[in-house]
Amino acid sequence: MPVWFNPSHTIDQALREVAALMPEFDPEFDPGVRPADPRFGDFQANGVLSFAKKHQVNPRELAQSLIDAAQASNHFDPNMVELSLAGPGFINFKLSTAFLWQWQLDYSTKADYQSGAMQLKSGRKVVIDYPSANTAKQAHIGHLRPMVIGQAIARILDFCGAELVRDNHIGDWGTNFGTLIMKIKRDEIDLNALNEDALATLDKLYKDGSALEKEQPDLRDISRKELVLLQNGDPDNTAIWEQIVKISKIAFEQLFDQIGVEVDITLGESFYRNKVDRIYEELTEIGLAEHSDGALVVWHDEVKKFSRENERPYPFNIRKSDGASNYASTDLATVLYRLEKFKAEEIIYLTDARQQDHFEQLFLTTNKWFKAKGYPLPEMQHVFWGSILGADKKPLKTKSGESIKLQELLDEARARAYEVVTKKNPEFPEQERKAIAESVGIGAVKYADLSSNRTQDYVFSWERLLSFEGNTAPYLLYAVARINSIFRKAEIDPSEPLIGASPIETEAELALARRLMGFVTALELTINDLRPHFLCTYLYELAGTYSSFYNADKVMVSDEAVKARRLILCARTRTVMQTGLELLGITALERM
RNA sequence: GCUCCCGUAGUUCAAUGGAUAGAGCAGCGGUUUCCGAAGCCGCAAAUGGCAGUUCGAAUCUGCCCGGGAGCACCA
Repeated sequence: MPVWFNPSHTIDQALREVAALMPEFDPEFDPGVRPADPRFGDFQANGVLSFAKKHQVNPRELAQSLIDAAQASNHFDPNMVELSLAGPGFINFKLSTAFLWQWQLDYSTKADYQSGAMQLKSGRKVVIDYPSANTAKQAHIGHLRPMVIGQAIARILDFCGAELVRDNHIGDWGTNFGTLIMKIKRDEIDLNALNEDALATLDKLYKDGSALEKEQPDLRDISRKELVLLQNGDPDNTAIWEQIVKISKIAFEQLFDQIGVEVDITLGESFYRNKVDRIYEELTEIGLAEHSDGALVVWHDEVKKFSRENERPYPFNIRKSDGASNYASTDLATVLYRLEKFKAEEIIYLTDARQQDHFEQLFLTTNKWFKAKGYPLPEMQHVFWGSILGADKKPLKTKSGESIKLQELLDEARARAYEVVTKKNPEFPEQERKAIAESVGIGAVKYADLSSNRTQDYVFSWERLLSFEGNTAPYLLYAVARINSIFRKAEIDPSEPLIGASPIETEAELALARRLMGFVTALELTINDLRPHFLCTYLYELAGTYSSFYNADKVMVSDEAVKARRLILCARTRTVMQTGLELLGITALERM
């Protein structure tokens, strides 16, 4: 009989079943199972404490009776798990060595690990809205986090069984096109004549156009008219717009390839241009939308900050007073499309923290609207993040105060990593050093972005993120490279099964075996909060536990049975590390 | 005026309301005839302040202090 893949879940289920048969408990009882401090055991159940408090009974006595009933049931094999009472009423679960070892034997491949993870999001229809960059603007460092965080979240959701649609909801229909078209016409720019710097040129044209509008406010009216012309299907403006979008897409796809951003569909705001009328109609029909200063808006007076009673009223503006659609109109149309087209049960938006008000208004509006129309309401989540700061704790900029171009950042990462690799391993072929620099450099930038809690700002430091010490990509990659080195020297394929192993027994072996079991818990934490740093922390701890094991217990010993069991632990560590890194979008290396 | 994010060791980051708040760097001290020392082991060092909720608070609530951000016709 195989051992439990996810002991935390199994213990939780078993305790619920046991408690269901006991008069002391009721269906409200939540066992509260979670990984425990290793000093006390592998898992602990805290739920008895709050339950006992609520029902005015002695928590220790209640916990003891649950332990007794659990042990009397057939759920807990005493050879596999030991239950004990501790403190004010904790129940500790200590897995036996037999369990830990059997687990390593039963679950060995990526597919095995995934089969356990699939329960987490099985079949759930999820639309993830990322990276959703704007058109006609060069990508800068601000575009890094949506790409990196979004890509990791998407891969993890996919791994955990979600039916995922990665929707690149590009901003290709906004007010900036009015300015851009005005400037392009004014300067008589031929977009077809632009070369590979096309996007940089567009970027500059927009900036210059905006500056011009500030100097000559009457140009703003021209820009506005150009936008309305575009939105009404004017052929000239449409042709210009198509060129701009094309140039932008080509440039962004180059970045996506480098960063590992995967996209299933690209439906920009323009896609919804014919779908916004229905939004205006439905929201007006149900009495949600009303006119205000010529615009069509939705008020959420029950939320204080959006109330019209405020000194500065803050409605959700869904149609501008000139009749044009905006961010809100297209986002509302997009929600409806995702529901009707993809049957979305969950929608995840990735944008920076400054847009929280917009999404709060969007979610409130959708909630009321779908309720009134009887549409099923998808779960909607806004994943946001803090800024990337420089050493001075201010948003990272170039020395001259410009925002750092994303391409330049990536190139610098490669160059710095190449320098390190060449210094450490000058004998490696040039091509391999380049490949290593690619993985280490880009991986380090991504990992720096993923490894800290996304809602906080983080300080960007080349020195730290490329360091081989601490919670960095190079440290993790190094751990994998060392494992590969062992298999290379032993001339053993790490993916082949190993036979003749004796059961683990040393402290370092047991610690590593325990750590390996934590992968699914790390994925679960990551998915619950959509915070990839939980997975990063786990992989860092796994690499550390492996390094301790590596130092304490030599793998290539003469005792074949001991060697085999240690090689098994190495192979498992390698698989989990590689799988985890892949989910984060980092490529593990054979050597580095 | 109405809000949001954040405040943990000298520093950069962890801690799904749970037991003695964990790491990296920097500092100090060990460790290599042995699989990659880019490693490992150890020492020292922190929850902005005051109340409250709770059996239990870095975590939840309120107020205060400090940093950053937002407040309709940009996205």
